[in-house]
Parts: sequence; structure tokens; C-alpha cells
Amino acid sequence: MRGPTLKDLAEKLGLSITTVSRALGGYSDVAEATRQRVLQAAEEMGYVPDVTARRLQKGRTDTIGFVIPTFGPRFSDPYFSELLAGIGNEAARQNFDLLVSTRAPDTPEEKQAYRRMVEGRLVDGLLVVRTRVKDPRITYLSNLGFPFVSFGRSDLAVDFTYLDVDGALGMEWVAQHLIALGHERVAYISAPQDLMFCIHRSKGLQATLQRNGLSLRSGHLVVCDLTEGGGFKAMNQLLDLNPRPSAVVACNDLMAMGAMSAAQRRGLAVGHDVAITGFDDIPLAQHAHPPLTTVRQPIYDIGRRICRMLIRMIRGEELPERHVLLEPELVVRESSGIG
Amino acid sequence: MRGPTLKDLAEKLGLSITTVSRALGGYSDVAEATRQRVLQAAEEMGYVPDVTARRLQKGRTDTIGFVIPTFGPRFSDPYFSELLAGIGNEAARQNFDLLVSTRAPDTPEEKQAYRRMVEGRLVDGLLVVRTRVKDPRITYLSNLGFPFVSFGRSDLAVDFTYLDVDGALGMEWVAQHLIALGHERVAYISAPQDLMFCIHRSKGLQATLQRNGLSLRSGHLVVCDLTEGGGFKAMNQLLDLNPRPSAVVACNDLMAMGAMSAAQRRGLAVGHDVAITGFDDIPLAQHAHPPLTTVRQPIYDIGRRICRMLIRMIRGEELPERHVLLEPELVVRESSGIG
DNA sequence: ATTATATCCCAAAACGTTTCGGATGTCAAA
DNA sequence: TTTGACATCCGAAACGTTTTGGGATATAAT
Repeated sequence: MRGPTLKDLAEKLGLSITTVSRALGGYSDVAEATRQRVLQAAEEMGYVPDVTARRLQKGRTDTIGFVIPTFGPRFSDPYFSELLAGIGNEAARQNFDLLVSTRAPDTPEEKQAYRRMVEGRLVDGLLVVRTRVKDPRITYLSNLGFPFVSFGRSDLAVDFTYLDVDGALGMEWVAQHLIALGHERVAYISAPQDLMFCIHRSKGLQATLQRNGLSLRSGHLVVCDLTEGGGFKAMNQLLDLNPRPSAVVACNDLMAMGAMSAAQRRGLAVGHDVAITGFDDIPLAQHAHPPLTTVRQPIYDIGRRICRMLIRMIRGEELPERHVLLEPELVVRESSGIG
Repeated sequence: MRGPTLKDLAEKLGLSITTVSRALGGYSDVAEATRQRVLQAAEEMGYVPDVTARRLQKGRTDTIGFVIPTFGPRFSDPYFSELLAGIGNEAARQNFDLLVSTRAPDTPEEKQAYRRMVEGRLVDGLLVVRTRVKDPRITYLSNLGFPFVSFGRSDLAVDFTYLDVDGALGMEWVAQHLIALGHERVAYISAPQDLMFCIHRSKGLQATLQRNGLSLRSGHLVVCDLTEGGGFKAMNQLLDLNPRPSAVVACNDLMAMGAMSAAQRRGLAVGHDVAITGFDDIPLAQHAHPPLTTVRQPIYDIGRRICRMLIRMIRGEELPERHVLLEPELVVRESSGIG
């Protein structure tokens, strides 16, 4: 059941382990004829090097780690599957393996997953996503000098390599769009405020409103989790207000979909009686009814890019930019107003 | 930067590597006092065993592999993130690591990913999902006798361990539901017919229609990929027909959402002018507009379960059932008819 | 004939564990 | 005093690679 080893090959060929190894490694100090013999025997016997042994010897794993922050038992987020596809494809392209762990954020289990990957030397570098205020993961990794790239900034004093999307700018566009449509009672469905991306988006929204003489009235900011269910509940709260908001900005698309659902269940026409916007532009946004106005960030590409940055870092290459801030793109569809 | 090894600990304590190792391993042939000394020193120096070295010695990896079949660059599927969460959480609970690869199905790259994991001895077992007709992955793994559990059956002669949801039964219920509502012109948006789950669903649908004197008319079966975009295009084709179908059954929820979108873009009221159903019951189905009639399968639990089965298998334990077939559940919402 | 230079090959160490088979010392029973 | 039993510890081998630092042989230059 277990495959042949270098030793088996060497014995069969009457060569030393060293020579077989070097032949396969393409070293120039083995005769071309021998090399061919080795190659052929390896092929015949179905030799595949034992990755574990190689890792132990080389002192590196050629593996990158990714701890996915999952919430609750039903973690169903199209956003993450797309990010994962980007990361996975890029890793494969560069001959890296990908070790994945799914853990609830800010728990001992999450901490343990990071420690295991880092201190157990399971991976050469880590990808950190959904950065949080005073993110302990970043402190931990920075202190150790362990290679990592984060998708999202932080409010810590330490300097680290990250890629982020300018959420404040995205929300500025959303706000301007809504203001241009004449909305004055704008409400905001926010994710928990310890998430950095949420903080940036909130700031962008509120700053732009204020610059235009508006603001979130009391009760017009409601916090919920990042799911359709959360958005649904939050929207119901908002619609109980009197007067109710004329426009509702959600922190991501999933929440926006939930919000639309809540409005529609009350008989309101989204895009008419109330404007709703999201953030992310997941593929479903385009096929929602009505199609969702949102802010696009290239999730798949982001996955590839942070993965590429990390691998460069691991290889010890100099990164062209250690801090990347992407401009998102406003995508206007019908949920924010028809006509 | 690299952490301390057993050797470092042993030197510091004036003990042998063996004793330190056995002390940490909780063996009874080391004095309690020594054990405490070792434990404390390990704690102080922040000793964490090198997982790679341990793997090489033990001859197993305590890792399970999972190759996610991804389509195209934008692979955004809530279904998979939920499945992954189930798998990941169960694996972690049992102290297994999870190695993930993302590859397009039926490509040389996919084959290579499997070979690497198996023959490179990177994992102790594999999870196979989205089984296909004459699935080469199953043939490959069966021939080698490599431990794996599949989510989905196959049409191969070989016997292997699987868990599946009875798609035929699910579709039977969908069909009966639509027939009870009086529909006679039922159309079907199918996924590529080399996917086993699709075959089962198709059969269930067609058999039930036939048993009731109905059938899919020509042009009423259209095949597309498993995305919203696919469903959207397929639905447009169906709506160009004259007479157009009065009910459209989609092979999964994502496609159903696309189909709804297409119908609505033509001014049709879903659930009124045309009935639409899905399959999976992703969380978004509930918050679609109108909410989507669909068939529920417990994706998260399935993830946990196949993972648990695989780990049992790896541990050499006897499985209570090698073939599990779950009954899905019809969830009637408004997209199939209002009133 | 001697020395230099390639060319081809290999033994042994190393990576950090776990485990097998003793080795040593102590103490009680014979 | 010897024997056995027990408690505690350790040296060395093993897992399968890669790499280091030569060694042997043949050919070419002096």
C-alpha cells in the first residue's frame, strides 16, 4: 500500500540513495545515461517523494495557512468560497499547499489554530482575513516575526503587510448616490463594530452624510451579524420607526438581501418605497429582485493577490508595495431607485 | 525565530531526549517529579512539537484532504462554504488538520492534486464531493485502497463508502407539489448530466411526471452550469418558448435564483405567472423575493458527518453504515405559487 | 611519468520525533 | 548473599529525504 522510497529505487538500480536523489533532482553531477535509467525506474515503480520527509529535511513546508472565521453552525457565505478559490488557485500555481482551518473569531480555538500552524511549523506563512480592532492575531504574528499578509488593515501601531479595499471611499460613493437621489433619512445596518472593514465603511458613510448636512438619526444605526438573517431582523427594526428611513445602507450584500426581504414582506417596493444598498457585489446581487445597488470588490483577485504577496514574502523576495489599497467601484442597480 | 526542540529541552534539563519525549507523552516510566520539571521547562521555553518530524516518525499525517471542484474564476457558492465549515469543524474537533485544494473538475490539475495528496502521503484520507459518472477519482482511490468517503453515489461497479441525499425523492416531492398545483407544462433546468446528483434529480422528476401522465416536452429540458448566470440564461431560453412552461424546476437554488431574476426582468410575477423551485435550501432561498420553494439538505451536518465517517475509517474502526442515504425535506414557499 | 581536471558516484550527517530494548539502582523477599 | 521485581532512565535505530564533502576513475595537459 505504501509507495516505494528512494531506498527501494536505489537497491533495484544498484545505485546509492544519493545518486538516485540527485538524478531526480536534476543535478549535473550524474551521468545522463544513469539519469534516464533512474527516471524510467521511478516512473515504472510509481515513485513519488514523501513530502513529509522532504519537509523535515528542507526545514520548510511550502504550505500556507488560512484560518477562516466562521460564525455559527450555518456558515454560508459566497464571499468566502470565492476568496478561497482565488487563494487556492494561486497557491497551486506556485506549488504551495493550502492548510485550512475553520474557527469562530476571537475564541480560544482560533488562537489555538494559529499557534498550532505557526509553532507546530505546519505552514510557512499565514493569510489573515477580517481584521479586527486591536487584532490579537496580528500582534501575535508580528511579535514572532512570522510571515503573514492580511486582507484588511488594523488600528495597531505595528507595521505589517496588507491589502485592503477602501471601504470608506466605497461608502462615500454610496452616500453621494443616495443624497443625489434626494434621500434625507438614511439608515445604516452595520456589522459588529470591532471589525475593521466595518469601521471604515461606517466612517465613510457618516463623514459623507455630515459633509452634506445630514447624519444618522438616533435609531438609524443598527448592528447585527453579517448574514441575511441579521439584515432581516435589523430591517424590521428600522421599519418600525416613525418616520421610517427612506434609504437603508447595509454593510454587505448578504445583509442587504435580508433587508430587502424584510421590506418586501411588509409590502414595500424596494427601489421605490425604500432604497437599499449593499457591499461586495457577490454574483447574487445582480440577480436579486430588484437587482442590488452595491460596491464591487474583486474578491477572487484579492484572494490571488494576497496569496501571491505572501509567497513572495516567504521566498524572501522584496515586495513592490507592502500596503495596497484598492479602489472599489459603485454598481448602481435598481434597489436604490428606479427610473 | 525557530522554536526549541526536544534536544534543547533535554540539554537544559540534563535529561535524555527519550525521557523528555516520554515525559511529555505521559508515559508511566518517568518519575512524577521529573515529569513536572519537564512540563514546566516546556511551558517556559514555549516548546511545541514539530508536527512534520512527528508525522515522519509516526507514518501518518492526521490530515484529511479535500479537493474542492471549482468552476471558472468566480466561484461563489454558499453551498461549499457551509460544507467546508462542517468538515473543518469536525476535523478540528478530532484533532485532524484539513488540507484543501481548489481545482476545476475533470482536469489534469485535479488528477494531479489527488495524486499529490495520496502518493505524496500528505493526507491519511480524502473527501470526495460532487461525484460524476464513471468518476475517475473513485476508481483511482478504490484501486489503491486509499481511505475516502464520498458525498454522492456513483455508477461504478466498485463498492465504496458514501453518504448521499436522495435527490430522486426530493424531486419526486417537487413534482408532486407542482402537479397538485395543477401544472402541466413543467420545464427543467438541469446541471451538466455527468454529475451524479443531477442524474438522480432528473430521474426523480421525470419518473414522477410520467407516473402522472406528464413529461418534459421538447425544449423543456435545458442544461447549463450550476450558477445564477446559468439559470438566468436557461430561463430566458424557456421563456422564449410558446407556450411557455408554467412551472420551472431548477437543479439547485443558485440556478433557481437566476431563473427568477430572468422571469422578473420580463415582468412576470414568480409564483403567479410562473412557478419556480430550487434545491439545497441555502439561507438565501428563504430571503429571496419571493421566497424560494426548495428541497432542504442539511449541508453543514453532511460536512460533519462525512468527515466523521472518514476519520473513523482512517482509525480503522468499523463503520455502522457504509452507505447512508438521507431523506431531504420539501420546503414550500411562495415561488411555487401564492395563495 | 606525473600532475591537473573533469566526470561520476557515494557514505554519512542532518532534520526532530517516537520507540525498542536494555541499563542502572533500590528494595524486599528468599 | 543472592534473586527478583520494580522504578527510572537512556542509547540507538528508525521514518525518507537532501546536502555536504569528498573519493574513485578516466582523460587531458605538462
